[in-house]
Amino acid sequence: MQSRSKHLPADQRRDVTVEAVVELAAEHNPSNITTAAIAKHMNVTQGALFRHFPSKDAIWQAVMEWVAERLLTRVDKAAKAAATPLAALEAMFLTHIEFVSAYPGVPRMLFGELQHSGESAPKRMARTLLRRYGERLEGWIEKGKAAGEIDPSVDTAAARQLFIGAVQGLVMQSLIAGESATMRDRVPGVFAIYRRGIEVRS
Amino acid sequence: MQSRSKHLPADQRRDVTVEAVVELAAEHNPSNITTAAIAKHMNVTQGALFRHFPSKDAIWQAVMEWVAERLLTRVDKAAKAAATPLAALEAMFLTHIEFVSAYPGVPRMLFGELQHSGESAPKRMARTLLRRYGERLEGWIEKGKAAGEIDPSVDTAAARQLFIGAVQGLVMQSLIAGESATMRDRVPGVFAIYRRGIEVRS
DNA sequence: CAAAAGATAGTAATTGATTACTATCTTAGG
DNA sequence: CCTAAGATAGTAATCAATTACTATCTTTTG
Repeated sequence: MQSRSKHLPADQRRDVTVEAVVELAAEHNPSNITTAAIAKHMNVTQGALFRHFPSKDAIWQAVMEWVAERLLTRVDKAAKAAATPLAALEAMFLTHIEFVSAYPGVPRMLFGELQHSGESAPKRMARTLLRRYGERLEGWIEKGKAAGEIDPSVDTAAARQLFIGAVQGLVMQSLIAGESATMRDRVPGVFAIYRRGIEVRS
Repeated sequence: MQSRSKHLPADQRRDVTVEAVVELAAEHNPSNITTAAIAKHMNVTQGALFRHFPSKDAIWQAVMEWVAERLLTRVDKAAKAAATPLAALEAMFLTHIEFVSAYPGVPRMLFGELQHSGESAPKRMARTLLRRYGERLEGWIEKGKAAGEIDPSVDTAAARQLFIGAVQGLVMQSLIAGESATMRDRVPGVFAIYRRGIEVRS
């Protein structure tokens, strides 16, 4: 029984910190999340954060690592369980939406990092995540063409980009509406159009 | 001849300020654009800005007004000149991409404003712009259905959202690549899939 | 029609608040 | 009992906003 213990081992404290940032990003502009706000949200003083992270940038780096690992693991698992390539794409789509529904701060952080000028570790991580995600998408699209599910005349790179854009569009809508419930309701309709756009015509 | 005059009429100075912000947003995270940076970019002192705007928020409000007016005017004009509803959608798509190509800071500002928690005048303006844009889209989609160009089974709201997402996806890609040239090259491929997704099957 | 008077626009310096980060002291817990 | 984790109390830098003052344009009037 050490549940309410104030002192945590360093690695646990780092995990808690990352979670705090993810939670805060759900409601605040990532650029405006201060170390003081992070510390307050996890019931620790601001200075304590710097016992476990050398800089604020290092915190963001850890957060981006967390996001990349979780998101890719989930969509990979979902895609693998699907029967066909097109079903894998749909599974990735649904899983991705589920993920950003559970962690509404994630797309905001991703987009926020990409917006920064210059180079930084978190920005590199965000870019790497999107590249790896795109590679998976293109893989399934090519498999779909080989399987005769996806029209071979479809531009693979364009299909990848529209897929990501479709998710983005849903996220943006929920940013405006302020609720993720409506986002999930709209998923089938959006994916139906996307599917129609790439699948072979019977 | 008063071209290099340091003193500008208030309305002209406000216009110059808005242009400065738009230009700065092309290269910097909107959240990190300071009043000092704006002032420096237009060769005035920081305090001078507050002679023409009551607050920094008021500057952003003016910027969002500028964006809304310019973008909607352009896409409306392009859509009107098109021969059919589907052609109007394509014209809007191309015009929108041209616009964000010319002003790369615009989508960053829009997204940045929407990310802010709470209510603010600039955020309301961003939301209004997106609503009005969406209304136009849905109008053309419905017209397309009536004209027999667009499949009546297509979910209009979903089609609107995917349209905006398609633009978003292209913009995000250019944020990663850091150049807008590649974005324009990818436009035809992306719109082709979208078009396929909504048009009636022959 | 020019010079005084007033209005408008901009400067330079400063404010209090907030930021990331740090130095030093305290305490929990194996 | 000693060391890792946290508290306390700072720092220097940066931010939006304001101040007192100056420069420049515009209008009025003798």
